[in-house]
Amino acid sequence: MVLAREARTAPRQIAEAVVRHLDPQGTLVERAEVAGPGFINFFLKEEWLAAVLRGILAAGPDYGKVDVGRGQRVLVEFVSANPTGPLNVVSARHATVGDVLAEVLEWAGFSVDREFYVNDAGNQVRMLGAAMDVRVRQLLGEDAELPEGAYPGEYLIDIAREYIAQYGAHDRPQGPPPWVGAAEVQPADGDNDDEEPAAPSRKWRHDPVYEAWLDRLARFAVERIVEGQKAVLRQYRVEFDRWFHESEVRAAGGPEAVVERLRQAGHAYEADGAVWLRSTAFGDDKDRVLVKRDGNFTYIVPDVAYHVNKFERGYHHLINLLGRDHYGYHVRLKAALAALGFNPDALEIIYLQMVHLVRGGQEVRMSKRRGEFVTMADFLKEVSVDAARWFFLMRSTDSELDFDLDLANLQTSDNPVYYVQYAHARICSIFRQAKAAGFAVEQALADAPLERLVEEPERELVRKLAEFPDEVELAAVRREPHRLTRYAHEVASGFHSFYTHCRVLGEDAGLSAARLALCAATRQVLANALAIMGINAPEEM
RNA sequence: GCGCCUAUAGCUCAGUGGACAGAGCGCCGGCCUCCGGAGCCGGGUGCGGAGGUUCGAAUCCUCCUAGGCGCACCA
Repeated sequence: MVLAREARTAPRQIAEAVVRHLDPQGTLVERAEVAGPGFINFFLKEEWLAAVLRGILAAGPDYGKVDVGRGQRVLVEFVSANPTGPLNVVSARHATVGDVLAEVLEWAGFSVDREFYVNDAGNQVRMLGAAMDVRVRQLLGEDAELPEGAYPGEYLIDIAREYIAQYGAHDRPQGPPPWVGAAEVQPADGDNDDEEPAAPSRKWRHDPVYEAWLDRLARFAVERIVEGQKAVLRQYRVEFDRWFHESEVRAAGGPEAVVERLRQAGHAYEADGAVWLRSTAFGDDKDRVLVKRDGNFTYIVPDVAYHVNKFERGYHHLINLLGRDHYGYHVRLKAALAALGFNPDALEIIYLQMVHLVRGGQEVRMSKRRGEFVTMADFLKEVSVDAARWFFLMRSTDSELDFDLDLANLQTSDNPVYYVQYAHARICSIFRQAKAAGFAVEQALADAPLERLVEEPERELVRKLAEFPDEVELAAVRREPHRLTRYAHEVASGFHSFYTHCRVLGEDAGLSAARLALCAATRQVLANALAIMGINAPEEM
């Protein structure tokens, strides 16, 4: 049909010509027929079903792996939450999608690393130090108030207490903190609940001694907070190959080098006391500041340096998962990389939509500004890792996600993750029964007369199992890990249907063996799919 | 104002040029002498609107409508 125009021939005629010239000898194709407006239907030989099952059983835990990646090195950067507080539920969605995307890319033949970027430098760390200072002084019985824009979260009180316990507070400067008496600064925008604290810190008094103290406090807090983030992610079964610190990039002079290279290349210029990137030359709708009037780098500079570092480490392709609230950032980042001579197409940004928690049909309100948000740790006290991973994976990345806490905790078939796990457990149970009945399972699987699987539910299930490698490839290539939940559910559904219609263990030993082989293949596919998703495949429930 | 995302069944969502548009939930009705009923089977309504491209459009293009997000010398 695609050729019809070019060949100036009716689609059906082309199809008929193709079919006439097909030689199915020695293939699994029985015959081919022209259908409809010009489709060609291939009818597969009965042997195909048996070949699929034998292939699955032979490949075992490797069934589903494909090699579209051909070993290309890919770096997936995800979560990368600020080291200024514990991870929240939004990070949990990022952790799930990033981890499973990385895993499915591995299955598709890419060589993948997972990385977490820790923004442990710059203004926000200074604000963290300020909040720590206030908490320390409050713990020592002084009157102290958080400066404008500081992190209000109470988690810092515990960390401040730890700091005092470990180091005391003797090296604390005696004078007033640099923000006291500084000019009042209006909050950036009073009505947005979710925005990060404002950053009026350049209005602070110059006080190097106090700044050094704030820096000590901030470093201590960052270390504790990052340890906490690592711990909860480990509990969530996400392991990063590397935690890359912004301070590493800065210590190596990365930001300075980036600005210098951009100047050399003629893509940076000075205006209004700042240094600008001519990003409009690379598709951005305005030029962007690189070095602020106060001499500090904007966020993008160390980040560009970090990405240069990624390329220098030999990755062919970079994938970053960002929150929807960072939308548009990729234009700037790609512009800067292109200005430095890198291929901007080697960087791919995926934006994840919002998460809403729903309990009892009501949305759970979360606000960063008021320090009210559901931490990932608290969240995992309510929801199992298996359920959480499934639910966060269920939706496509560009769709908002309502996480129904009540449904995720249900242990019934209403809950899709249980439905799938139940199918796996049920198959395991059949094998326990078979062994108890004295069935020589290994032998039966090896010699099973697979041609006896002729019932429609049996054949339908085999066809579904055969799709798994394609599903892996599509999930990887299209960056759609959510396909895996749908596919696993379909396999489970196909199995339950087969199970209800076909008795596995019976008096006909040959038929039983063939059906056991189908069960074994199904169990393998479910286990492999769940393994990619990082979800347990229980033998009993 | 500019840019991006979303709009598909009562609800939540799949479906990125092909055959009658799918699943889960909800609703109605069936199925347990037997391998785990945490299961199975049946029942019906839909592509936000208008144009266009194409042999063929939920899918691509244009405009419109509605919702969300972004447009910092914040990170």
